[in-house]
Amino acid sequence: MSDADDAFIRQSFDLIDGLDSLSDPLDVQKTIFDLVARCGFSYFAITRLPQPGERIGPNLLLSVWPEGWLSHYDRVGHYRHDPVVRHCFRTTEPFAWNEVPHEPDHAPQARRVMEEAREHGMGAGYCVPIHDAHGFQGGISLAGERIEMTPRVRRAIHLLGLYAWSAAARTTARHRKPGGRLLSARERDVLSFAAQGRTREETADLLGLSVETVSTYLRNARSKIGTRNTTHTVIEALRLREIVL
Amino acid sequence: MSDADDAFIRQSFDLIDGLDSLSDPLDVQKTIFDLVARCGFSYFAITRLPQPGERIGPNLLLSVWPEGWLSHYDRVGHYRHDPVVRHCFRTTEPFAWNEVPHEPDHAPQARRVMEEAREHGMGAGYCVPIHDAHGFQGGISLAGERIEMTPRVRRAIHLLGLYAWSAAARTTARHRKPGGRLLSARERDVLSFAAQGRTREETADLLGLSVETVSTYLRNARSKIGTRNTTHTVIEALRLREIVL
DNA sequence: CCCGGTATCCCCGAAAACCGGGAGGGCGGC
DNA sequence: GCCGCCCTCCCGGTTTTCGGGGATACCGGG
Repeated sequence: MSDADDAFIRQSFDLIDGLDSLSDPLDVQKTIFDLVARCGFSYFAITRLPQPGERIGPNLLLSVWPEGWLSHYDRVGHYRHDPVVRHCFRTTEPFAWNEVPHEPDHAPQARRVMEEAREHGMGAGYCVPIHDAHGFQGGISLAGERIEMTPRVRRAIHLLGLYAWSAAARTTARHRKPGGRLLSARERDVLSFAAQGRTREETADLLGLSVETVSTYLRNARSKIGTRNTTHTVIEALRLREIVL
Repeated sequence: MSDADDAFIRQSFDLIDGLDSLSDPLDVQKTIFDLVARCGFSYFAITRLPQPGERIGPNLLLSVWPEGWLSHYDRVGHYRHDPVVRHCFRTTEPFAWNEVPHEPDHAPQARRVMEEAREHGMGAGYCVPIHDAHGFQGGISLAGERIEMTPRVRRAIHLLGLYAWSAAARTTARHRKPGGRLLSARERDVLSFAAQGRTREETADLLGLSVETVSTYLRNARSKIGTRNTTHTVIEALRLREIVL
């Protein structure tokens, strides 16, 4: 309830109001970093959730991050064990790194991730998970040697993070695939029916095609996505947003 | 940037700070309603997303909502066409009802929903969609005859909505199903492998079972969920949160 | 003008999944 | 102690899917 808190909250709201007008991702980055730096953070990053097997690097939307940490993180494969990432799957509320509950299963690797982060100057951090209609999508990470925030400031950063994500996604949108759908319309059609448990024959009837055509679409979809059977293809197509529901 | 805005923002943050200490859902309801009433809203509701075929009624966590509207809404089946609900699937940012883009497909029914809402005293509204690691979960709706909010107030309500959701979910948690899983552990195991494209034989090897056993689990899962084949079962099990990823 | 992608159809043999039975043992509740 | 559920295995027959070959046609870009 201090004046400092109020000032920070006001600045956060002003920043959010201003984000809409920015079109250069670097402007977004600078604007946000300038503000969070004021509460003790030395680093920050806005990142998408990488696909399994993918690295974090190409999924960073914006970042001011310790030299070398990222490549090390990817090389060692920390991502799979990072307790902060794992916690993002479980919570929508922002959290400080040291508040993440321990998972006995991953304890040794998890501890290693956090220790190595500390060695890179990130002894403490704060993370705002981002979720949308399709689930966990990414997050905003803030880190530094030591951090202290009042609950009110944490809330302001929560809100800031949500809008920062939108702004980062919007301003870096040009990097995304152009119209780039992997599957054709028909392939998506048959997969949608498959997801409803339809056989090829039913799908053929419903779409007015021959069973062979439906089979061809399923086969092509399999080979495009690189999946093993229809079930696998449907799941992956869903993850890739090629089909919905 | 007005004083009124600042006051509202401060009150919102105070309210959020106070939510943690409430344990009675009615306290949460009253606390929030008192605040939103001050910016012209006569009604508000916090609701889970109903499963397909389910009604909204039992999914309301908290609500101050026009008499009769809810039962009418359920009876007529407005839910399927409600453009506000549909928009929640597409956006994470809060929005005013009149900002929802038109969907040509649903135009007649969608218009009807909005007109009937207006007749029930809800000529305008504001909605905060709630998404978690599993996607769109529900939302906070605010409504009244007419509303006007500055961007800053909208942001404050955004944040308020997120924490109100947590508080509502927490305080009404006792209503939820006790441990109620539909599938057995083994059934979930085999479905998880199926989702990765494994054949029954591979799954059997991986789990150290016979193919017949795996088949039995798949069969039982099918009959429990009421699905038509493995693909369908996996998709439904995913929707029912029986399996993840 | 050719190439790549899409949309549509065809065939066939092999592999996998599905169906509807059984069956035995364990474990927890009423 | 019985009933219900879970875990595990088995069988025989039917349906569906998979894999790998085809084919024809359209359409748009380099």
